[in-house]
Amino acid sequence: MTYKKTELFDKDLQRIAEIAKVMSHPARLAILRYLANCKTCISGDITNEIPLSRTTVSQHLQELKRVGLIHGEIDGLKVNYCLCNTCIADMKKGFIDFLEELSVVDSIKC
Amino acid sequence: MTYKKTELFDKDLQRIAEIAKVMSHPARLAILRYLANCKTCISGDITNEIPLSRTTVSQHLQELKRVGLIHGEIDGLKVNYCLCNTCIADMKKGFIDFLEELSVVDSIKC
DNA sequence: ATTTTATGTCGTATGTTTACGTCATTAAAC
DNA sequence: GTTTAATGACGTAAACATACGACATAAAAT
Repeated sequence: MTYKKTELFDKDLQRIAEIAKVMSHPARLAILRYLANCKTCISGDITNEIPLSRTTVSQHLQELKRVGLIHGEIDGLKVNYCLCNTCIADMKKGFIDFLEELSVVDSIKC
Repeated sequence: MTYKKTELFDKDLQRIAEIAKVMSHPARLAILRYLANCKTCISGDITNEIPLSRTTVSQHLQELKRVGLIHGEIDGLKVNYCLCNTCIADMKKGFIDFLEELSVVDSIKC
């Protein structure tokens, strides 16, 4: 494959799909939930909370960071992670708008 | 691996992750959007709407059907697909509840 | 009864994700 | 200055997803 097939679709669908993909693993959802609740969100704490190896958790954290849902701030040896509230708000809006679109139009019912 | 790691997480997170996974491909989102708008939602029409092979579209349709987001009703040679409005409503609620949970709690801001 | 049409199923190649051990780096503690 | 601790980067095996051609099936049209 020389180009990605996903690029053939509308930009807005691509963006929603990208965010959905990040949310498509329970470990990442658990990390988001934990970050929403904790005060001290050090990487090590997150690892203790998630039943996967440190390496795997780190990988999930990088993925969340990549799409902007969390931020990591280095503090000496440790790294403090936290939710990016504006990114989460954007994501929420994107999802809700799409789902509204699906329900508003009066399509054939089964 | 003898068991799936995803099973180690809360049931509610597993369900949200499953739905997010289904929404993680723009072709499936495009199918949902098309079904929301069309009156006649015959499989062939959907295939014409999506820039992928008939086989691949069929595969995406099966996936949407598997999680219950769409229904297919055989009508002679053709198959009429349509959105499952109750499933979509459930999905919407699941997502919104989770995303609310992320924003409501006052976590550390970056 | 053959042919055509609409659709699904199977096999399979290629690409992506998940999971984790090992190694590297750098700060802090001693 | 060594050692310990926290983290990220690298390599890689196994599982899973994507994409599609070829074949199968069964209704409809001829």
